[in-house]
Amino acid sequence: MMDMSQVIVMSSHETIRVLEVEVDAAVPSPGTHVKTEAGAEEGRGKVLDPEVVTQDRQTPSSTIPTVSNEAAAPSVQNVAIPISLSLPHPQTSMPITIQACPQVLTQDGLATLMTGMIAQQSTLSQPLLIPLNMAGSVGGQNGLALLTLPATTLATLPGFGAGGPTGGLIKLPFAGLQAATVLNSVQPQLQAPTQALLQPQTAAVQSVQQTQAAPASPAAVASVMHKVPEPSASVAALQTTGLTINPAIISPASLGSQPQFISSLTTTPIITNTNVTGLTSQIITNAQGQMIGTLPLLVNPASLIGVSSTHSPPTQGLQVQTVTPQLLLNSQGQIIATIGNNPGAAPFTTSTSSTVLTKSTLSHSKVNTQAPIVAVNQSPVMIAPQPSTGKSTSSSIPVACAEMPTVSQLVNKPQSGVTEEEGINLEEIREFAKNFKIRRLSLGLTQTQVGQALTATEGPAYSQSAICRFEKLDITPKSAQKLKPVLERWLAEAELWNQKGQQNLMEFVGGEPSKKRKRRTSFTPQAIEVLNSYFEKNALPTGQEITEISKELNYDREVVRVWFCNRRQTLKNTSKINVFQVQ
Amino acid sequence: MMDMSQVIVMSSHETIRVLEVEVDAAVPSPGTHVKTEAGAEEGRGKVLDPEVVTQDRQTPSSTIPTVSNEAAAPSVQNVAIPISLSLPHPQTSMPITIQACPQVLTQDGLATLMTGMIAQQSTLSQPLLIPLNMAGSVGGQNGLALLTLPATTLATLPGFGAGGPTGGLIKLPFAGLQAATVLNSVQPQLQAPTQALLQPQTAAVQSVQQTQAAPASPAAVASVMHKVPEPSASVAALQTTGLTINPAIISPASLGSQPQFISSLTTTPIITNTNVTGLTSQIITNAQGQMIGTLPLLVNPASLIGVSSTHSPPTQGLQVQTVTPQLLLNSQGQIIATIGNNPGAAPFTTSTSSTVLTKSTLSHSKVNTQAPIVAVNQSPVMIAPQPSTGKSTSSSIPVACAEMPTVSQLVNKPQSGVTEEEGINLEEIREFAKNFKIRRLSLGLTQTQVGQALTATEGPAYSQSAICRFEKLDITPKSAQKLKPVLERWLAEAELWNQKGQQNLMEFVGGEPSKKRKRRTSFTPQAIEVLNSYFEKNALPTGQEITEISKELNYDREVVRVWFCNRRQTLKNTSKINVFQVQ
DNA sequence: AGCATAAATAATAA
DNA sequence: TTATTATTTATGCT
Repeated sequence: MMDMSQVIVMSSHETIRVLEVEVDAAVPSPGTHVKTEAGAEEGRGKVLDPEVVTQDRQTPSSTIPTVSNEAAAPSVQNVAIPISLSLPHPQTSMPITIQACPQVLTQDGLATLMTGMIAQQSTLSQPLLIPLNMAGSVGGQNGLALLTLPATTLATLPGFGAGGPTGGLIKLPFAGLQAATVLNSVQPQLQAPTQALLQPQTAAVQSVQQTQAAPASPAAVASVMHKVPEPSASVAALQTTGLTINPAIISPASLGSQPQFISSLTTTPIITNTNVTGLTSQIITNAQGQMIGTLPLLVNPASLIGVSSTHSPPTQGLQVQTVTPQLLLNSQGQIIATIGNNPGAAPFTTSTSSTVLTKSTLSHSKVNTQAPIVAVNQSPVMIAPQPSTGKSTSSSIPVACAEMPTVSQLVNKPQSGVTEEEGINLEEIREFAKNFKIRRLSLGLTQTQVGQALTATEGPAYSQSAICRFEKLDITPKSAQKLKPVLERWLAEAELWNQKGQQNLMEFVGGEPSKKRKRRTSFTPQAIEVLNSYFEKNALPTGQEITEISKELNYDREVVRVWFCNRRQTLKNTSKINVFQVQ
Repeated sequence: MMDMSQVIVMSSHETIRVLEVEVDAAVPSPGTHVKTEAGAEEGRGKVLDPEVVTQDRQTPSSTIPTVSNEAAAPSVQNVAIPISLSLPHPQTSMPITIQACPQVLTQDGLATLMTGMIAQQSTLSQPLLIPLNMAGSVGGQNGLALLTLPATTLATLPGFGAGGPTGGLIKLPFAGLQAATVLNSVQPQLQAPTQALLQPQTAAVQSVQQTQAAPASPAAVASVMHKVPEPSASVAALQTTGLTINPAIISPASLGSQPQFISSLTTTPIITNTNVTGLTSQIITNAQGQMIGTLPLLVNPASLIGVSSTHSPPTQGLQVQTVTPQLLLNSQGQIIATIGNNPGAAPFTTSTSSTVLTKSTLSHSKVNTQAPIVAVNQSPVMIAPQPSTGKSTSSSIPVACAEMPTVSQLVNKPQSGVTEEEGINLEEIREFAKNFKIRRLSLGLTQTQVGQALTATEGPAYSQSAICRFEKLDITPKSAQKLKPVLERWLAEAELWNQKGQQNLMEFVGGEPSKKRKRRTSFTPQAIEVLNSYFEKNALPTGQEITEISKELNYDREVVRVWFCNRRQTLKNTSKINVFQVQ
């Protein structure tokens, strides 16, 4: 593996120093537990009895046993990351080196940083995904080096037009949370060129905090930063060169009062080389998984291939892709940061969302009182900074609105800035909806589960359909605006539980644990014969009829119902196929 | 758990020194898991009639008692991230080195850094997607600056215990592909936003490459930037400090010769500020989605909260969380990078995979000839590096093996290191399977589509079932080992196409050369074209019209009717799409 | 090695 | 909101 080490450099003057950090993943752990679960899957499933079907619902948890903190959590990992300065060395497994240069930031450039990570993980069974969009990211390629994304890259996707930056999403899974950074750039050879891009402005970059702090700065960004004495989350300000924190993002965190971390930070960039598999940089996120900052990653030497092994001449031909990330999510699917998003729509930054989690959450989780939390208003910030890269708004669709336009219709409106409607930030909603889905999927939750859980905690009106429509934005802005905070809060809580372990999430959601997929029923030939005879007479039996049939055949009623559904489907497909063939 | 150490800081002037950070996650608690299982949700349940409740059937399932294990266990991870400056230390595995630049940090702030993570993973049963845990993240808040992660932060989340880090996963979606970096740091003010970020230090950071390549230059970081004349994507070279490129990763890119970006890069870190929503850093990935390098992110000032606003004294207590990401995916779900993966299993790094894409790909995509491509051999690198963190393996499930154990059974075996079986790296396969699913989903592809496409290009034997079983690892190691490279190559190509646009992806998937496309229930492109033309003329055809259209297209009348219904419904969405594209 | 189709999930029609 | 359909995933069989 790699080694990395070395690193580098700095320049200027001085020192550098550097360090090395080492991280190890090593791992500790004895314990590791891994869950296997092997077979599980099916296994338990059976439990359910037919009869009982109902299930009840969960009681309110009681369960929570334990939990103590982390404890519960399933997977644990230990990570050690020692960092040493000034020394180089080799390390074992994932060493990361970071260098900071003072000047750098300022002057030069900066720093960098890095990180290493370790992830962990867990079980989760389910899937998650984390899509980020990067949509806006880029504007075309522009300029500079850095972050430009080539339009083309994005362009290719249907959604994104060529020029446009669009973005795709990038997902980063992490075990814990962390941040990920995205970027793209390509680099051919690395030599001087880059510098140019980067450097110049030393001053230029400042951290948000600063900005905020000092209003004066045009930067405008005033971010807010104050610590909030809140319970859970702590936040840090970073000033890294490379790192930035998005206030907006933070907010969510505040919601729940989650504990997160945060701190002040400075910035020097560090570069690390993680070697490990490819790790590169990390993102710092708060408990919510929201990104607080990011660390730069280094490239893994080892990995480099073509490159010369050694120090060959500087550049090689690397290719980089452009990225246009949109969201950074943690493994839980929680969004950590938005990367190249559309200007207007910062995913989480909802302005509205409340910060408090629901009761249930609180009860369980431990709140950290100490950590300061910051409430952020994101939206404003997010949006402001970058004008849009051009991305938004130009759509052409004519929305045919009747009387109640849906959010999607409004959002898609052609002209530019249609981001506001009725005082509602449509872009924000759109982003949220997108992120919501991603996060939901990351948690491995179905629309149905979300709907049921919300119905249980928030009262009725949260059917699977409702969730589906929200995700599709097939609802009016007003409805969306109303639903958004509820969904946001609930999801954040679900994510917290999930972090403690899937089991916990399941308890939270439904109460029930894992329900396993029902075992596939095997119908006897006789039964099939009977079912088909009924189907021929009536492909769509009434509930009563289904019940009767199920009794007759002694199969579960649901099984019979599904049989009919599938049978109808099959018939339709069959016919359709024929059609196709014809064509 | 946690504590971490302090770290950092620096202040002003100079040096730094730094830190150690430790994070620990400590914790492991025993698991708690509770699974409940309650009943099933209600779901559809309602259905049941009073009458019939009965049920019957259930077949004996198997109950696999086994289960235990891990299941319960959540895995815990501990992460320690000590950072010391100047010192070497102890650490185990993943060392990270950081350099700081004196001044910079100093002054401001500094830097900080980071963390490392490792991720791991779990059992997953299934699908998973990318979970990362972060478990470890942090320890509490501690000290210093840098990277420490406060435990609390994490703790708050349900998952995380107070002390324990648990981990959630983080996912990062990006649109295109790209890389993401994660990191955290905070920055104080931003001013010149972007620029600042970027510029500075040139020297300081160096890229890995350089490191590798030219050791001599200290500055090293010369970044390169040149644009590439390529068509679509632009590439920039980075030299950022923060940026690094991973050769290995790159290779994939080469495959398809995608247009992406690329360029040489050097290393200086660049910081970009993406303004947009919160973007922070980016990762550079190759076409394959593998991470090539990363760019540092900046923190958004706004977000910072508690932290002092300005540059307060150098260090603050930053807290950093540890991250343990696993994969970086783009929005498409393409994996961009692996972050803290398990040692053994680097998602993508398959050793076997070939770099060349298939023909089809070539034809379509524009190849960038110019861009240098690197062929990398990934696997070796990936895997090798880290021994395992310990993660894996402890499961307890007794695998009941008959004669042909499946990969999942083997992987879940209790004892530790059961990563190898028959010379096959099970962990690697497990990781790949997990990532494959994620990437597939990110591309929006179904198992069926993958199976069909593979059948078309690779010959028979790639049914939906096969894909499903591969993902579930319900196959023998031998079979998995055989299938893996094929899937890997195909997916990489699909991702390349996707980068060019969804349309392209669809063509790739479905259309291709030989393929048969028959298919899935959908309408043929021709039929859709005709339907759309009718739709444009009249979105709400009469029954008569529907009948006529259905005859013309030779589709079932109902199918046509439904198509119109759906098309109307979807108009909104569609429009949305356009909007995006436009953007 | 896979087909056929049961079961599950998302999206729509009522 | 609920009922159904449309799609997708998973699995029994053999």
